[in-house]
Amino acid sequence: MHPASQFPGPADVAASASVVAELLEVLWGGSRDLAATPVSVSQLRVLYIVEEWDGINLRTLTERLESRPSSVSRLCDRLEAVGLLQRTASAVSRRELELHLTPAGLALVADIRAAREESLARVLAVMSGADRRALLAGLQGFRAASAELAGDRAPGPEARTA
Amino acid sequence: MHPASQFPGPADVAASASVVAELLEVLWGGSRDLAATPVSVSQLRVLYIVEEWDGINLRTLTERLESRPSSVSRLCDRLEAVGLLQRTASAVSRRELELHLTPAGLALVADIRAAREESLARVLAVMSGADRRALLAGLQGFRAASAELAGDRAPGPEARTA
DNA sequence: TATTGTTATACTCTATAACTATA
DNA sequence: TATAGTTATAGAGTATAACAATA
Repeated sequence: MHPASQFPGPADVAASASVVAELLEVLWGGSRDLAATPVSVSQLRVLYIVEEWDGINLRTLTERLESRPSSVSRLCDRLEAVGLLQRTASAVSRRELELHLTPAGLALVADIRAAREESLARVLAVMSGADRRALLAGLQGFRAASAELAGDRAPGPEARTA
Repeated sequence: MHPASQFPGPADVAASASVVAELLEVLWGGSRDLAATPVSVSQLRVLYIVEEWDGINLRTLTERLESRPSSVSRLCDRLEAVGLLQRTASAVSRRELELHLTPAGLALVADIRAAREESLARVLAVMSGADRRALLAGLQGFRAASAELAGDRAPGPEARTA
């Protein structure tokens, strides 16, 4: 902690955030078969991104996942087979495709998000109101900062409303 | 937001926390081959848990991962083969084993943690000092609340110092 | 008999490489 | 020729089931 400052430095907060992130990674990082969710962690990452960037093509999705086209193509195969995702022809280029979540896919992401928010809320309910208020303010600041940095290096298509 | 209250409710904060958690899941959820870390997400979950609960047996580790013994046994095979983990005979029961991180395993977890804290710090550096202070207070409250709930239902072995 | 851990088998996820179709 | 996407193949991760060893 910067002793001469009224405020904690980035590294101080990062250490604390890292511990919480690891908690969530262990808690939510399990595979599909045992978790309440009917999709794997990999499939869920696809759903999150396609939800945010509706109509994204496979190449761009691959970049955001930091994966490879063949892996993502197979992931899309399975998501399409179970009716969560849809491939459609691109309007601009006949060699590209557009990826969209189906209504079932949108509903599943909403369900998973709701279940996770509920598990978070159980912890948050134990906290004091002041701590909750501080956490909310801090998280909102983090989101804004993250968006600012992302916007700097990737103007890209429009971001989602959230 | 509870309009009649000075403080946000658990659900309000959960919604914001969920968005940030999804950001980190997409950012850090990639596989081993392309990420900077030489271990997969699954292997990293093992390392986190064994770091925290040194000497844990395979059965308990399996429960914490919400996985199955056969899967965890294979994971340990590979972690042991690359020298990050060690199986030793249990002192109390000859059908159990104790899992320990090797010095290399401990060093790897520390390296990954440091790299992730650095990537978090890049975002945190963009935030105002007041927002950082709020986030730190909120995260500390969250950790305390999480530990309190976990302690209620799982006394178990001693928790780590962090 | 119940518990701990491993092995056998099958399916998913991942990557590299080779391929088709389009620009 | 370069780019978008798919298919072939191999290794990692996962689960169910069957197994050996111990309590």
